[in-house]
Amino acid sequence: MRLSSMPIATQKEAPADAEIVSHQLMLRAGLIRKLAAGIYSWLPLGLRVVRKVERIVREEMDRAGGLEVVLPSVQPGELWRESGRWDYYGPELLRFSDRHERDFCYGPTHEEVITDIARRELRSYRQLPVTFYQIQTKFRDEIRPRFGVMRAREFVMKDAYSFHIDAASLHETYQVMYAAYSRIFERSGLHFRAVEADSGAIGGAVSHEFHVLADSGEDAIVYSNAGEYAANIEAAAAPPPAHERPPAGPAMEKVATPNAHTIEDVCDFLDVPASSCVKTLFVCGDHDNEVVALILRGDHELNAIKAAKLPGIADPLQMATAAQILQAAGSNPGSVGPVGLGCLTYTDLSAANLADFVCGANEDGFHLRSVNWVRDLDETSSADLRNVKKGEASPDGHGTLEIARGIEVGHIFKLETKYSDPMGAKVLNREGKSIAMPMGCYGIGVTRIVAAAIEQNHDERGIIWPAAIAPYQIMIIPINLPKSARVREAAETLYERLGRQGYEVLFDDRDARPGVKFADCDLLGIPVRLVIAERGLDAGTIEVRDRRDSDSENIEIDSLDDYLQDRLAVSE
RNA sequence: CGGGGCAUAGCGCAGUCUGGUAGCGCGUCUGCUUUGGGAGCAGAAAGUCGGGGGUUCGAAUCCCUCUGCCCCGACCA
Repeated sequence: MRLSSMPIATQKEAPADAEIVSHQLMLRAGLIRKLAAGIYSWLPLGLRVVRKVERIVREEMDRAGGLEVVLPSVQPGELWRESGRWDYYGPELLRFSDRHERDFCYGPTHEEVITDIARRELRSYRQLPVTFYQIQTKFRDEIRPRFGVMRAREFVMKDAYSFHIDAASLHETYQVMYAAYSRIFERSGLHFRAVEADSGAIGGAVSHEFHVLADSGEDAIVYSNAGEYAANIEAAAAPPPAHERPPAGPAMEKVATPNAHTIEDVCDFLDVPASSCVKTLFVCGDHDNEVVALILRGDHELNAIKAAKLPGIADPLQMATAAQILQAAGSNPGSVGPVGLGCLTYTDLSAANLADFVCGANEDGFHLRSVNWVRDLDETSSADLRNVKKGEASPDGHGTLEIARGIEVGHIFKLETKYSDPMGAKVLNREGKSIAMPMGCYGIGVTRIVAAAIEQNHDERGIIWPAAIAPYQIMIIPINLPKSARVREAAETLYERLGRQGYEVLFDDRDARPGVKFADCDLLGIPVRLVIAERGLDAGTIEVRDRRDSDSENIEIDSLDDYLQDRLAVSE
């Protein structure tokens, strides 16, 4: 492709609302343009990257035995009522009605549609297992779309669904998909980590997420510094207390704590560590205006996912209002505590193991110290309610936990019969009995991979594409093209030859100064830069530069083929 | 949804307080010049100042209203 005939609109300055580096670079390099909040157009260079990712995904899905389909993006609401998600999914589901006032939605995911296909098409265990996949546009009406295509409302996703006769078969395919996902991210040139995860709105029991490691990631992932363990912090089980609860000490006393409203204030005021305090959080219960109290140690963070799974607590988790708290505790937030509470209460395992702790007195401006379970208040139901912390023991018994940031680019689930059961997707088994098919579900954020790749591969000059997903592999930059017939001749010949050899080549034949071309080449992140100039022609060499390196080198023109083959080798 | 902020040329911004009919940098176009890291000179095009309403002789500027966008948001007990 000649740059003279491609309007690449590179920019020196990024739009002010682009926050993270991938978003800025995608705009500056002219890969995408925003149409509305969370809705983006893909320009030619950006689309080429998307297509490259799609190709890798498609090859690996095919290799894993998947069958490609395309399911409608507009789906009847009726189907969603059948699965129960018309009500459960919430405002993220973009709903509308047609001219007959029938409910429809734009698909945020496709379990309902594929399960409908399966119940119509699959009759016998002999047809199983089978895996369908598609690469298609989804729409999720996110509360806060941000970071460009990283968290967009409209995005391209690969979703796959497998159907089985039993759990063993599902497990087998799950493992195959796990391996396929690992290959996809490896081939895309990404540093990633597979972690145990919560399955969220899609449902099901077992799931793993694939995270691209990057500081800008929205998820916290925890992993053992010595063993294999890795999990999303949402799903990571906190280790139970290592020792028995210590015996109770001095009698409970009420102390005035004027103007101390936060754990930090109270700790400073009473000169105790946060780990000897408990905090009491109120969340909404299952029923109107009911609240549930959650007791955690002062130095621990609530894990909303864990809490929302407990009986009696609204899912998703919602904090109580100040008015509800006042009614339940008899005092304002800042002085509330578990002693004398009448509402349903859960205590985190670590908080339940404390003795002689400090908590709010349910009286404004007062706290209690030397509080002890059993002696001063009844024990409550206890559960794991908190996030794990860096340095805690890994659940697999090897090493301690580290915390890193990750961008979720893939997620695989064992759905079991969550959809096939209510929607009646059944087949006859070997015994002639009709059973609901266990299902698996496997998603990859195709467009998010593009952004994640940039987050992980860039420098101050621009993008550094992994070779496998670069929009073009090679940029040819001639020096003084307008004046030098030799340079023109050599550049044209090389451009023509490399194209014939199957390379994807950009030829910067614009009438621009070299500095402009170098800057654009760096910004666009083309893996190999070839400079054609008089001095190299005299010496019989060509100047090559790997985008990952800061310096170029001159190589014999004869060895160019070997260099390119080596540098641009793509695993298949 | 709550809180905060922004909206002026393709991009980045000034001008708003103190009303007088819109400017800077980058980019774009033309010409000359230049050609190894975003050159220089000369000229040019391009803006319903987010929409609507109001005040005023006069509104980007003041008032009301609507819309869009951005950021933050239970971890406090």
